[in-house]
Amino acid sequence: MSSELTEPGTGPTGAAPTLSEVAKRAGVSSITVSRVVRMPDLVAPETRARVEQAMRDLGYIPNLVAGALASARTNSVGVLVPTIANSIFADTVQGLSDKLEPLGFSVILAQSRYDAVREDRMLAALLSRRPEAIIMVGSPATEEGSRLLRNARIPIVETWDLPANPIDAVAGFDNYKAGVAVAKHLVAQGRKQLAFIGGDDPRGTRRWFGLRDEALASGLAEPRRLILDRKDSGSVAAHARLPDVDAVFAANDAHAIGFMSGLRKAGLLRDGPASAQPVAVIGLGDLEMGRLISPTLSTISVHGDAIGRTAATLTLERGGERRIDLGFELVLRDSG
Amino acid sequence: MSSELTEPGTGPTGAAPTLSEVAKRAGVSSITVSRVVRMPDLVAPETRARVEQAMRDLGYIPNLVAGALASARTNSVGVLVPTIANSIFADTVQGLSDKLEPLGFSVILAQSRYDAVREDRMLAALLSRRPEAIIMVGSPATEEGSRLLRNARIPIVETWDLPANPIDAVAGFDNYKAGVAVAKHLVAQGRKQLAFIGGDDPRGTRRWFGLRDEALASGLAEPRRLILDRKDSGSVAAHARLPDVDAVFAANDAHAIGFMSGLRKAGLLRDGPASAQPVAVIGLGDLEMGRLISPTLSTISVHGDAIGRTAATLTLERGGERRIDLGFELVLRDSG
DNA sequence: TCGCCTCATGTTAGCGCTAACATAGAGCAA
DNA sequence: TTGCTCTATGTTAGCGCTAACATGAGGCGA
Repeated sequence: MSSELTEPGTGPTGAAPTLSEVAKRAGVSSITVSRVVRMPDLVAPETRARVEQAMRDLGYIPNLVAGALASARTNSVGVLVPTIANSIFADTVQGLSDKLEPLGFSVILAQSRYDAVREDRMLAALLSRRPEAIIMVGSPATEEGSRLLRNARIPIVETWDLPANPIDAVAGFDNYKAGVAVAKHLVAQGRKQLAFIGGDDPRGTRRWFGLRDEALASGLAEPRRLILDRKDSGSVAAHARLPDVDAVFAANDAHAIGFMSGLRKAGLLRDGPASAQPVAVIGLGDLEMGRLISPTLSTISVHGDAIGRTAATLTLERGGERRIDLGFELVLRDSG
Repeated sequence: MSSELTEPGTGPTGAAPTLSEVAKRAGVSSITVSRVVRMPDLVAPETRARVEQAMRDLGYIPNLVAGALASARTNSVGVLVPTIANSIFADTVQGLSDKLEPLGFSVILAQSRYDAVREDRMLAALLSRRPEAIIMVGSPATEEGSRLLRNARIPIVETWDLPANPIDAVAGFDNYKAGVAVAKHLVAQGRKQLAFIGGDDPRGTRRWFGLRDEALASGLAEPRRLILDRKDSGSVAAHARLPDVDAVFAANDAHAIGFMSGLRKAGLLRDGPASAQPVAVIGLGDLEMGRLISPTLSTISVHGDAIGRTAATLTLERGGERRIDLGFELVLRDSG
């Protein structure tokens, strides 16, 4: 606002300098300054130097809010995850942000905390910032959430799953098949009574169905399912509630390691190979930790960062395959 | 743009509906619609109902980009962390976002990847979105970064440390003292040759200085310092490079657990108490995992989420104490 | 009756920038 | 010279919203 020009190196006197203040100081029109910022090749070298000097003198920082309004491009993407702390979704956020930041996109991060109401609220909040795409873990929990995303007419990427009717693009893996793969392995190992421990979110539930269906198809008794509160992620106590069980598939590695800790207390954990374990334990996520503990943790390995990078790519390209199955891998170590 | 009104439930025909389209449909002026969105109490109930119906009919989503430009309030905060994956900073992001999201603030997330150049670039990128505050882990690595933040004239919160000359507010703990506390404990335990493993970022380095100074003051030999690459966070191999050492302080729990894994391979890990360990290991962060493994991990406990929540509070309140020391706690378990 | 307040709503201008369309001068072939 | 092209820069209008200031219709005390 100050019509006085700030002296070089003095720092700003009041409000942040604007394009036109830079323009005035450099003796050009504002559009020329705008071009120096965005398409420097269109400006003659001497003019450009003068403008750049003026920008430095004033400490000019472009106002992308105004730029976004004028150009209808915000250069931002909205990212919605259930939770970021202590979770493998952090890898996904890292992956997509590593891909998007160099291209000038900012990441607007929101957490749903596994709460459908909060999810819808966060989706609306994200959309009101007019991101150029939305990347979310899973799919909207409510019809309203779906509607919001469909109407937004921007790329939407659902991740960490392969929904049957995606809104737009998908980067994930088949959680049901992961459950099946674990059951097959445990059956082949001669296990008789399986159990699943973890949350009851959509993806965890699909893993459970895969495990159960395959166990039943193999003639085993109906597996047990223990739904754990999200707080006791390393659930030491879970073992006490699963007597007679000789194999456990945990919804994530943290649950698995917690369960193993319960087994250890009960004297049911060996330092030997899988065949020596009274109770087999398989995790999901392939945390580095799983390789470091003893016995080492068998797990379904999923590349969270690849999911993020793929999701980022899908927001940038409108054509091509919009449903990417990144798969998973059953990594067998000593726990089961 | 379409002057045709969209029929209820039909979904948008073209561009997103604007305030004035809603206003036209409800037979009021745009400012009245704006008031229904932001200050509904100022609008008569019948008018409000009509406007709300029109908003629903058109699927109106307010454009916060335009609102921000007009009101000079973006309702966003910029958050800069070294990395979000696999790190305790995720707790901090979760904590601050839990506090800010209900108040209508969005989190714009950026990662520096421990790279000073990238940090400056991300700071400039954040500032160009005109956030109402910046929360960062640590302090700017360069003079340029400091200058940018000082000139921004918004609340700045530096976290995870207690810088001597903060830009504005601080929410952290004394990393030097953490090193001292660990050294004191190890000396009391009769350890003779200490070592520090971890990164050489500013906070890790301060922990190292604390450990070293206290060890020397206690008459021990100069501790060893092993700078690990960020990639081998669980550094199994570190042990081989530290012969003769009988106590290790790891910059974080992941390093500590990795080191213990190396000790196990070398036959230097016991399931008994700290006094039975040939080599004591102390971590930092108090990951849940540390409680689950065997032997349980002794660690400096730091409340990452409390740092985040405190930082959020500091961005909202301009007055009051701007330097909050959240402390730490030496939690002694079986590893050292 | 007047003047003044309150409540509900409207008018105007402008936030800081960019798209789209001028304009002006230089270079140059015919 | 004319007329065309190319390069560098400028002018104008407007993105969708909100702050600040009207306006106008009642209510109400004296």
